[in-house]
Amino acid sequence: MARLTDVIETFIKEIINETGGEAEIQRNALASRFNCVPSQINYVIGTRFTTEHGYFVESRRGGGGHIKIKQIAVSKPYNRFMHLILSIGDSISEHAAAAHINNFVDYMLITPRDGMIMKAAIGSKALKSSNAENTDYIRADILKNMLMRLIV
Amino acid sequence: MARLTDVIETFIKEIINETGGEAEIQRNALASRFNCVPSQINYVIGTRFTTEHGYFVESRRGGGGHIKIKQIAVSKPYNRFMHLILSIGDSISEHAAAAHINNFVDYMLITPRDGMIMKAAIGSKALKSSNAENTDYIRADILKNMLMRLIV
DNA sequence: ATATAAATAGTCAAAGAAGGTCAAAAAATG
DNA sequence: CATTTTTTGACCTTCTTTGACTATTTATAT
Repeated sequence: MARLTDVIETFIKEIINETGGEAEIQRNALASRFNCVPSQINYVIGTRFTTEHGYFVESRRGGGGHIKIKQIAVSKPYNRFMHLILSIGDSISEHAAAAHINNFVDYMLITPRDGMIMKAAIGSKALKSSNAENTDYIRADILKNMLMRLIV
Repeated sequence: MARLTDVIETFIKEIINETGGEAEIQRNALASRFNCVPSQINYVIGTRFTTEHGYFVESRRGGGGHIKIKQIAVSKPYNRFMHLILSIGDSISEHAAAAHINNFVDYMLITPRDGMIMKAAIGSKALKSSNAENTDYIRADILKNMLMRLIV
């Protein structure tokens, strides 16, 4: 018997294909359509539509709320970009992060100005209030989020 | 399902654009136009036309009363950034930070692309590995560092 | 002038409408 | 049978809508 998670995953992917890259869903509506609890939708999104899978997710609560799942552009330059993003890993030092950013600039995937802003965001001064054990993890998240944002 | 709040927000912004910076509305008239209770207008103003969003609101009650929503005049980017940097304090919420960034974009002090990168850097997804008590502090540092970088 | 009515706008809290989190239970997998 | 993945549900947070009550200003009738 097909897993519900897979069914919902497929359903969302169909919407993404039909609309050319983006699905805007309502959690409760989708849950009742598939006869499951709402949090199952979160499970599907959390396991099948992650950054690693090439998706970017946004949401809003309250009346008229929704969840938007965007597929990252799959054109050639972005494949390479995505590859680099994935190579960053869960944790990264300031030095390594800056090297990556410089690299992106060199390959002209981002502008020098983008690079400046990004380096300011991941610098040790910016992260000084974090607990030392977390700093490199936070830095990796920030870096990936900034880069992802540019390709969705 | 479109939120009424967004519809009203857009309506007011159109007036502001048409008149070059100021909308003078009547609360009850607007409410009946959009078929809602008058206090909804206050809600829209209170959530979408705050100082942080770059607006200044005045009103009068009684016969011929009205609400005036003015767009705050812009000063030099350097001054705006510096002012914000100084006024941010040690800690800031994602909501407030994003409002400031959007404001800079609206006033063309930074590009939409810059804004996207910055919002990605201060978003809760980017800071999820931080300890909850620190998040707003880290966010403030990141924002200040990015802005500083642009004026130095 | 003064009191009263009418016309506005403001405040605040409750109800409603989403979505999020986390951990336990159940099912599938190897 | 141990481990991983999926399903479920209780509880939480955020945002919007609504309405009862309050405050202020102007108009009108003594």
